[in-house]
Amino acid sequence: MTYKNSPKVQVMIIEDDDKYRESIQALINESEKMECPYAVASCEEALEILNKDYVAEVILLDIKLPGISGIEGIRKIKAISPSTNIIILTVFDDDDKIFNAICLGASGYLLKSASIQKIEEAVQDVLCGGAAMTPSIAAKVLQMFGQYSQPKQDYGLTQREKEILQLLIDGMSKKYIAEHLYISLYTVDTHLKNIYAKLHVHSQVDVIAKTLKEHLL
Amino acid sequence: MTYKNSPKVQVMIIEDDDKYRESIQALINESEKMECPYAVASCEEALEILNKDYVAEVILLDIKLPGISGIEGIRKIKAISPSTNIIILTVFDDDDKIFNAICLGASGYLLKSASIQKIEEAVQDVLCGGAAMTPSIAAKVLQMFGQYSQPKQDYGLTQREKEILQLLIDGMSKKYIAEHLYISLYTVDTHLKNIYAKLHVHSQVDVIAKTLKEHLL
DNA sequence: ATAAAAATACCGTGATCTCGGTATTTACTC
DNA sequence: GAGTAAATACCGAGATCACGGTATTTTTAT
Repeated sequence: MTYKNSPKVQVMIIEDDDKYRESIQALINESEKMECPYAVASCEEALEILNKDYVAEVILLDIKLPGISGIEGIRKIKAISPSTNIIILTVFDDDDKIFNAICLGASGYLLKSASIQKIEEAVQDVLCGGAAMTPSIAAKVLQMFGQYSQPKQDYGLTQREKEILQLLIDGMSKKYIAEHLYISLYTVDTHLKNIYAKLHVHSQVDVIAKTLKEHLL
Repeated sequence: MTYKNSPKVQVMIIEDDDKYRESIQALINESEKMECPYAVASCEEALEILNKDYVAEVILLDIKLPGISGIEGIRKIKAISPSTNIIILTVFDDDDKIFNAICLGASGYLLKSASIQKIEEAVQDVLCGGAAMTPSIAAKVLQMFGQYSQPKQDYGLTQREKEILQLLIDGMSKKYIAEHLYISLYTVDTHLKNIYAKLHVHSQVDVIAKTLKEHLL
């Protein structure tokens, strides 16, 4: 594997639309900071190049590709070149795709309508360890985030009750909880009964499920 | 409540640093698109103004404030003016604060070092329903996101086993599951035993906890 | 066609849990 | 000083669970 012998940032493009690909490549090569020697139409071609001696610092990746999909491509690219930063390019802002891409370790998500300035900015950002997102994507991500941490309802659990609940979730039986807290099994039992009443449940299983589903702790 | 009688976007600033506040206000008032008639040093003052007849479209909010904190401020502002978009300004990129702010419905998160261009951009973005984040913040958010949806390990559960697991999580006892699936209680028992073996647990509580913690379904 | 995997069913024992009680001590509030 | 909330402790009956077996039928894959 040869190392970077150019002062410019090595950018690779994977995009099946010939026109768009070539146009972006040309624009990048006009930049003083970036360089794009390889612009290919499929993940297969890209993987071949990466398996040789080329090290891409940033890859602009179309999410909708023939053959290996963009999503699958992220996985494979990361496998052979973990340090490469991947920025997703797409015309769609499909929720599921965004979600998957993010989970697989993409560092950015731009709409194809983004200007070359925005792309250049995004490349710089990800090289500095940041992430690049168009505002509409960012809003979607935040929305998913907020949904996850819903307004936690207050069931009026006392400190001790929360403590016992936590130990229960950590996998302890009532018996072990009693030993762990140096109190009687009967006391744990009483606390648990009170917890049941407050959460309106009738078994440990229900308590665990409710607590974890509603992020009560 | 009077309505907007200026073509410019109404921006309010809440920031206790006099110098920074006045400087940003001046810069905003130089803009052709934005206008900032009120720039205050505390949430208390801001709430008073919002309770009168002023409608802010965007509020730039310092997260670290004397009196009502920025986080608490978001809640109160949203309460009396839900349509107002809030952009957090801060020198710190504190993880917890970001998380809380996002959950409370802030639409943006900028570092105070951001240029007036970035701020103007951010204001435009949130007015279009987008979200604005500096790349470092975006990276943190994505990181939290990825952490949450970790690579789900495959324990080799069969279809039937997953089905039973789901019912268990939904709060059914073994008895009810048997009735619901028209199979014997003994069969449910057998399936559950196999699930225990595959997940390396020894009780329903453990199964529920592991399943929900690792998002196995 | 045959082997493997999945789904089904049964039993008994000992452990654990649920829930109805009751009751005492401590700590905080009005 | 009285009242309340919280934490502690005890008991017993009936329900449920865990888990060691064993075994048959159905489905899937080679």
